[in-house]
Amino acid sequence: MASPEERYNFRETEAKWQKTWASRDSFKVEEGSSKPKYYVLEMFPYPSGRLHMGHVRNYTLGDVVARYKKARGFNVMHPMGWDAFGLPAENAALERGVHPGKWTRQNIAIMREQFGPLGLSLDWSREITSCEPDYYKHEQKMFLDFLKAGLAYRKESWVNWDPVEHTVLANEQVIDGKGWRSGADVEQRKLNQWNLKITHYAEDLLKSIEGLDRWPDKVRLMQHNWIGRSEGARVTWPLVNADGKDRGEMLEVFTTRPDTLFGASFCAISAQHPLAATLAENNPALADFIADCGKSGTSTAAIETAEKKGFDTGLRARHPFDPAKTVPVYVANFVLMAYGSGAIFGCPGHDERDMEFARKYHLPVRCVVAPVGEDPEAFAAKLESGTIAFTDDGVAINSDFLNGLKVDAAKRAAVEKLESLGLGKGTVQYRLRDWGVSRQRYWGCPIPIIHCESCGAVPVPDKDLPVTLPEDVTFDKPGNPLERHPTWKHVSCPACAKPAVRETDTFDTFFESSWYFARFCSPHVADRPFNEVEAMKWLPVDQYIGGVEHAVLHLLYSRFFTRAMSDCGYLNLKEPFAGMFTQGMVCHETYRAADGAWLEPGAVTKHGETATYNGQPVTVGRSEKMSKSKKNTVDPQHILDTFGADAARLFVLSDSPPDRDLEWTDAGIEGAWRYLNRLWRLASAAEDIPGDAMPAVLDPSVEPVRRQIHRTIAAVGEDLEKFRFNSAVARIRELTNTLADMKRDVIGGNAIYRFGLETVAQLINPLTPHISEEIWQALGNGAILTETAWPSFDPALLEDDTVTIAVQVNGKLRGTITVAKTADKAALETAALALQPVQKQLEGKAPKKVIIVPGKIVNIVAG
RNA sequence: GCGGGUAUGGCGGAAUUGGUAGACGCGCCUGACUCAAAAUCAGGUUCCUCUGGAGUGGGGGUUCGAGUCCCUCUACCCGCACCA
Repeated sequence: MASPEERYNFRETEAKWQKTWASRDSFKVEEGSSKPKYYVLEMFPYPSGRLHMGHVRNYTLGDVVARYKKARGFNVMHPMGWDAFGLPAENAALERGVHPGKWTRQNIAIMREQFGPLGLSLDWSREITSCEPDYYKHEQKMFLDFLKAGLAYRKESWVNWDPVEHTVLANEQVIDGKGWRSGADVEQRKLNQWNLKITHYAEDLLKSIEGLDRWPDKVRLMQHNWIGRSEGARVTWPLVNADGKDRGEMLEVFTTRPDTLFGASFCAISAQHPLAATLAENNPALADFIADCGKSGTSTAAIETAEKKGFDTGLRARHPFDPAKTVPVYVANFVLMAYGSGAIFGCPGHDERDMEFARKYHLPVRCVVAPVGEDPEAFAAKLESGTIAFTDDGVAINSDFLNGLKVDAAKRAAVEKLESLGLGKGTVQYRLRDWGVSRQRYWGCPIPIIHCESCGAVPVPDKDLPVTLPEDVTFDKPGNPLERHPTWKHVSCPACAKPAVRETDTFDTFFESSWYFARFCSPHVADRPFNEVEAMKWLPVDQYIGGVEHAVLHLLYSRFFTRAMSDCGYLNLKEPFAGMFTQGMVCHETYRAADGAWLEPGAVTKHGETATYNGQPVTVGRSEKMSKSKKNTVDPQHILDTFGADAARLFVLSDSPPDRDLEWTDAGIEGAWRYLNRLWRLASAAEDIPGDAMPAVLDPSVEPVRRQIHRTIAAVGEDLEKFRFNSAVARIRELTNTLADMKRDVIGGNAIYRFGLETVAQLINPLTPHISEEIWQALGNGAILTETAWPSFDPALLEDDTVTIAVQVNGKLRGTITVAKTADKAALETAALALQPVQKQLEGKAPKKVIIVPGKIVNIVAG
């Protein structure tokens, strides 16, 4: 080993151990092992070609778990792959003329290289790449099975259409009603889209959240709200023409407040409701109104400020409980087609939106619920003349047979009545909608369908799978290149052999990530997506780790897929992820020049609180998530080159708890680097110490060190189990400090020092695997630390024989006493009262009361 | 608007079931070594009117005792967003 003066050579050491692990296949799953399994998975990355700090944090967290569980005797599976379909590849093609496939595969090669130096305990033999036919062919088959099982269907649905890019945009790609790339006004278009019936499992997906006890509460709540279950009723209103004659049609509305039906003063339908379209055919003003609604639609900010607008159709709806009464039917911009039946009844007295609408269009406001304990007439008078709806619980009034019932009872009674009249039915409505998976893109998995004029949408026969993407495509024009490919889409119908065309849409890229965790269990089987026995052996994932940005969509889609795959016979499982952890973002200060331009951290010179750039003052902004657009990124490559993987890993694990945001600082990474060097020096000093046998009796100065070592083993184990990596680092550093300060030239000194350093190496191994291997080896251990069992502790050595107890007077600390752990209450009281400051506080008077909690505290209540 | 979360030194953050607030680290200060610097080592570092007092976003409460429990207010962050 090197002399103490020499700094730790991370370059040599890290490369050496990475090579050693690779040559020994240290991280390959042990086939046929009798050990219990443990599946650790981090969300697989999109191969952007650039490793960023978010990756470093994500994969380091997973690696700590994987290495720790391995040491704890588990047969660990820790695989890696590439979420390789997606829009950036097409953007690269547009901007630089590179083929998306070539670009993606190059990026994968680059990123695989970048992952190497991090020293991750990955089983690369299981690597999967989602853009390759050997992966996506299975999801084509799966989709056809879903179709057979009624879990996939084709439907016309409204989408955000960018007329310049010729493509559908996701809601988040529409900014202020304009396409994020083109800046063109986004249109609402009706397109034929393939959908997956996630709503089929709405109830089960909701109920099962309860059982996901190793998921963050936050994520469970978000999924709960996203599914959005509400109980209510569907109510049918017979429609009446303007001339008063029955139209012979029914309008179905959904409501959660059937108890307020007697307060109805209008009905409203969505601009996209079929009835609206019918009526607009010979009503140009209505047609214009509907067109207007389509424009302002989607952007979130626009919705917030949008004014409620309605168009009176002239039709009227007959009240289900009172055939003599009719209310006007409006087309309204605030009614959503995608929720319920796309139509509502308005009760302004007890719904804020309805109130706003009623006041604008001078519709009557009728109070039908009054709070308990208030005078109904006075309350009604106030409500009916005001602008604030009453939405809380109360008692029904002005409501015929419902009068006197509280809201819940009135709801039940109203539903019962509706059902007996045949004009409604109690139902459960979910906010969750089916998942539209069609994308007008090239770089995605082709949807295996052929459209035939006589046979309709025909599944591609199994023998013709996979439908592979053609490589010879051009990106010189906007739109989907598959659409204009000269030959690819022209095929003959599998059913009738007439000329037909392929579906040119591809799957949403969330499709690939919805089942990859299962593919990892048997990544090389060719005839099926995965081997069921292997999948059932490894799933569910024991610990899944990723960003909170996927708290809803990806995790919900995966839960759906697992159920759908089970129903189609692929496996027998509901929940794919038993444990979930969402990590925080990696942040950095932001810098702007006088002209407002963002500046890179490297370009800025800091002077304490202030900073300059080329001598000009710089505005130091708050810390934000590292992003290219704000230029506040730090290149992991540079950090790895300068300080090595262990220092980078240690830093991202120190200080901040992993679920919180991490502030990247130069000082922080330097601190981690300093610690590793210090540890290295301490270990170098131990190298010359003979491996003394542990004496039976230790010097009194050394005995507490032994106990601290045992305590640290216990504490770090618990910290790692509970994702308190920052706390584990603190415990290990504490022990390191003790070892650096301890006396070694006493009985047992050398033995304990060695024991301490070996323990530190073992405990820190999951966090900084390279330096710990090196220290372990230097201390004369033959075996590879990565393949060595976690240290155990002696419970008898966790506590000292004496304990220091706080002594308070009136709840304020006045001193401490150190006593034997076995000391009784009387002894504690005597010792406490003997303290000088305590006597001073008491001023000679006897204490009024003394509270004694042995092992914890003595509190003296003075008179 | 609805739902959820957070608030502790100059900074990141620790604190079992209510029981010595500020572990560990960063930064800073002093000293040693050095021609000097870096690195390293030793010591210090919540604040103040300092034999004492105050202190965990503000105010109130429960308790012998509150960062921790209850009420209330404020600020910030996240999710959803006309879901009837």
